[in-house]
Amino acid sequence: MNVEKAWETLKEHSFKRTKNREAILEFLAERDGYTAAMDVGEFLKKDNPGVSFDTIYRNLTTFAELGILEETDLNGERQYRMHCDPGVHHHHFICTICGKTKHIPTCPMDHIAVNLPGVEIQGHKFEIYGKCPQCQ
Amino acid sequence: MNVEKAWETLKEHSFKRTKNREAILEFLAERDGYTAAMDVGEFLKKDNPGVSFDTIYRNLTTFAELGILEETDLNGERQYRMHCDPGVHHHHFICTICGKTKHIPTCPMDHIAVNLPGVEIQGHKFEIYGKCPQCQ
DNA sequence: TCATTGATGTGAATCGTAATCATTACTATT
DNA sequence: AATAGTAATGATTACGATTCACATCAATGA
Repeated sequence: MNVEKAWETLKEHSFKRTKNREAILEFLAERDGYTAAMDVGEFLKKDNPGVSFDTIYRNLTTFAELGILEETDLNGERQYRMHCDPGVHHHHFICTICGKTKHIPTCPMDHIAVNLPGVEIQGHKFEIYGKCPQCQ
Repeated sequence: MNVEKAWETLKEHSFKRTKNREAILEFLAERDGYTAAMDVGEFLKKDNPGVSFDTIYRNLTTFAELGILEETDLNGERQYRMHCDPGVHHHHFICTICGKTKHIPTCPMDHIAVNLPGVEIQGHKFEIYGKCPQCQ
């Protein structure tokens, strides 16, 4: 997902084009891993020292709901990244130092015969954690 | 893992046997799913209204480090459960309503050819979320 | 039993996140 | 371009979960 595509999606749902949103998308588009909400905020403050955290959280949540961003909880913080292949289900290796991710194209749900009678499955999470080559 | 085994482990690492620890282990031994740290605290308060949250968190963290408990982050809260099969690697289905778990005996790492050159894998997480039969 | 060492309680601090609401900025229309 | 309508923002406040510092207290083993 690139920035233009994100704007299309936002427009489709009649969200307005604002400086803050532009900055958030621009920032995340250049990163290739997960970034904590707070770190996104830090970046926004450079251009706009008065941004409120609420604005950041609201927009990140909105973007995640629209499928523009992917979201994960990593050691108690919410982390976001551009949705790399919208529509294509996948998972990630995540570097525990810098947050960088690598694509894992396969999904365990396709390979494991899960035997869970009576349960209603809503979702799943498969993440591999470790150190990327640069962080070792 | 049962309570006696937990005490053995604690003793091995020269942790003392205290009322609070007894209560925590007793409580978690009787539950069959993940329980939020705060809920463990609520229980402890029944016998010992003055327990501090710090004590609870400290002990839960210690127990998790020793492999007595399993830990997971579920919507921003830390959840704990008795380590069901210490030494035997496994995963869980987790009910998003009540926290109850079901064993998933297989591990995706054994079934998926993960191609991550140069990375140092430290761990992984595979969890399936949904509603258990009782909570639907 | 006593001394040592570890565990605890207190109370407040911190950290991440969410809610409220008045003000401001988009957008489409005139 | 001015305007109206609506959505987005910033300020403030609040909240829940977790952690800290430190003095006191309790379990252990000599």
